[in-house]
Amino acid sequence: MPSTYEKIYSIVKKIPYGHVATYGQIAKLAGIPRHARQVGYALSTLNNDETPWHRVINAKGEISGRSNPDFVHLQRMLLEEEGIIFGNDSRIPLEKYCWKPEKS
DNA sequence: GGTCTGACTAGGT
DNA sequence: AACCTAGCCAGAC
Repeated sequence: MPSTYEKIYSIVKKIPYGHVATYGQIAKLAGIPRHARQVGYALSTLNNDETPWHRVINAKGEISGRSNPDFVHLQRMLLEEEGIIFGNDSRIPLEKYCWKPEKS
């Protein structure tokens, strides 16, 4: 059976182009609503290029720092590439871009 | 096998 | 409205 991380990756890969999802939402979709932190941590250990980790943001609609400002900047760039517009506070309007998963 | 860590969240101050 | 605290749980050492 897949580990928690496997589930997380699976959900993240399902995020459609031009949309974003919060850690909590992904955790919930993965069947682990209390594991928002694990979601982020899972992505941190992520070493593959197939998982759109840049489409994952925190509940505030902002990019979660980590310890590397360069990564944050990169993520913002990638999201803008997908057509997502950031607010003046480097924030994303979740109401507009939040991924709405269709029932599976 | 106990302890520490961590890309979070919600609630209180 | 911004900052602080506690709760949460699966990996890594």
